[in-house]
Amino acid sequence: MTSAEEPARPGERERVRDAARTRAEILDVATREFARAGYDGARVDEIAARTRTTKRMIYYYFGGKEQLFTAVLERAYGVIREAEQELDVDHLDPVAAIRRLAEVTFDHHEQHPDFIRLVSIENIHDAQHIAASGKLGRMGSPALDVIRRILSAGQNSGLFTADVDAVDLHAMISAFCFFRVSNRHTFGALFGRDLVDADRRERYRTMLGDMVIAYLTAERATD
Amino acid sequence: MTSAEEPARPGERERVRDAARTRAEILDVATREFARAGYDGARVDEIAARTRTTKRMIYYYFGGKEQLFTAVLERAYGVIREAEQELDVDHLDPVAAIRRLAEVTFDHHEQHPDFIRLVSIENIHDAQHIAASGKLGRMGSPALDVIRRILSAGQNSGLFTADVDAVDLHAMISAFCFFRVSNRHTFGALFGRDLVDADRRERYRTMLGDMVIAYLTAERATD
DNA sequence: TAGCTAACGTACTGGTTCGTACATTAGTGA
DNA sequence: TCACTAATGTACGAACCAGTACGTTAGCTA
Repeated sequence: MTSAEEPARPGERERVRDAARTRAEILDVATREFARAGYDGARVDEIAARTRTTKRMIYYYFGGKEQLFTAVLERAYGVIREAEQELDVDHLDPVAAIRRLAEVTFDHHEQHPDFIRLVSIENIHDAQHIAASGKLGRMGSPALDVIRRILSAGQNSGLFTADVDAVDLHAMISAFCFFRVSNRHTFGALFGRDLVDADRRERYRTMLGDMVIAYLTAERATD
Repeated sequence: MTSAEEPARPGERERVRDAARTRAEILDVATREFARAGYDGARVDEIAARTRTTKRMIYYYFGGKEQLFTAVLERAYGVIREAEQELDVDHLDPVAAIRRLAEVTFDHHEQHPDFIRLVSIENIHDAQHIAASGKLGRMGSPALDVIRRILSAGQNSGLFTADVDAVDLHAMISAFCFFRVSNRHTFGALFGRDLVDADRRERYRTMLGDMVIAYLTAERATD
C-alpha cells in the first residue's frame, strides 16, 4: 500500500527528482488525510505538509483536490481488486468455497479501514468521483466472477436452495463486513460494543460464514 | 419529522416570534444540509438562507456548528427510537417476530435516507458528537429489548440454535439495512445495480428475513 | 400602557484555504 | 558541456466561511 516508502531500488542512488516517487508519496499521504477528515475536511495544505514536496506538486500532478481524491479512490479500489484476484477456491466444494470467500472479504475489510472510510465518504458525495473517473466504472470485480462460479456450482448440485444471484450475495457479504468497520464508532458509542475488538474477531468471522451458508442452504418450501 | 411546517395550530394565529418554531425549523433545514454535504461540506450560511430566520439565530439557539450537528443527531436518533417503541411483536412466535422486526428495521432505513447519511458522517468523525452529547449515550434502544425477548424465547424453546446475543443480531440486521442505503451510490456505480430500486425492494426485504431466520434456526453439529 | 426581555436582524471581521503566477534547478539527450 | 524541459519551490491573492458586535422590536406582564 505504502508505495513511496522504499528509498529507491538497491544500486540506483536516490534521485532528488523522481516523478513516480513524488506522485506515489502524494497519493499515500492524501489517502490518509481524506480518510481521516472526509473530502471537505481534508486540507490540501496539510497533505502537502506531510509530503517531502509542496502543494504546487499536487496541482502539477493531479490538477486539483477533486482529481486527487478520484486518484486516491482509483488506487484504493485497485488494491482490493488485486487481493480478489489472488482468490483461488476452485478446488473447494461450494460450501467451503463460499466460506473462504466470505473470510477473505472479512479480512480485507478489517485490514483496510482507510478504504472503508474512503468509500463511505464517496457515498456521501453520491459517488460523483467514481462517475467522473471512467476508469473505475468498467473495472469489473474478480470477486463477483468467483461468486458466480461458486453459486452456479452450488445451485446445479442442489446444495444451494436460495434464489439469489452473485451481485446480491456479494452485497450481503459486503454489508456485514463493511458495516462492522464503517459503523464501528456510532455502534460502539450507542451499544457499548466494539465490533472491531480483536477478542471478538473470530466470532464475527464465523458468524458471517454461518449466516451466508445457512441462507444459501436453508430448507425451503417447494412450490 | 418536519416539525416546523404546520402554520400554527388552528385558532392560534401565527406569531411573528416563536422560539420553538424557529428552533425546529433550523433543525429541519440543518438535517437536510448536513445530510446533503457532510459536516464540513455543510454551510451555516446555507442553512440560515433556507430558513425564515438568520444565521444569528443558529448561534443564539445552538451555540455553533458543532452543537447544531449534535442536536440534529439527537433528534434523528430520537425519531428512530420512537419508531422502535411502536414495535409490538409479543403476540408472534419467535420466527415470525424476528421477521417482523427485520422488516420494520428495513422499512425505517429505507424511509430515512437522511438519517443513514448523518450516521455515516458521524462515523467519519469517530462518533465525537455522540460522545459529546451525553444524552445520546444513555438513550438505550427499544429494538434491543425486543430482540432480547424474542431471542430468549426462541432459544429456550429450542427453535433458535445459533449462539448469538441481541447486540450482535441487531448488528447483523442493521448491517444489511444500513449498507443497502448508505452504499447505494458506490455499489450502483461499480456493479450497475441500484440496491434501493423500488422493483427490487420486496426481494431484499424477504432476503433479509430469510437470512436472519436461516442463521438462527440452522441445524448445527452438536458438541 | 409602560417597561422589560426574549427573540431577532444587519453588517462586519479575521482567519482559513484552494489555487496560481513566477522564478528556479536537476537531469537528460544532442 | 550545453541547452532544453520536466520537475520543483516561493510567495501571494481572492474567495469563502464560521462566528460576533451591535442595534432593534415583538410580545408578555405588572
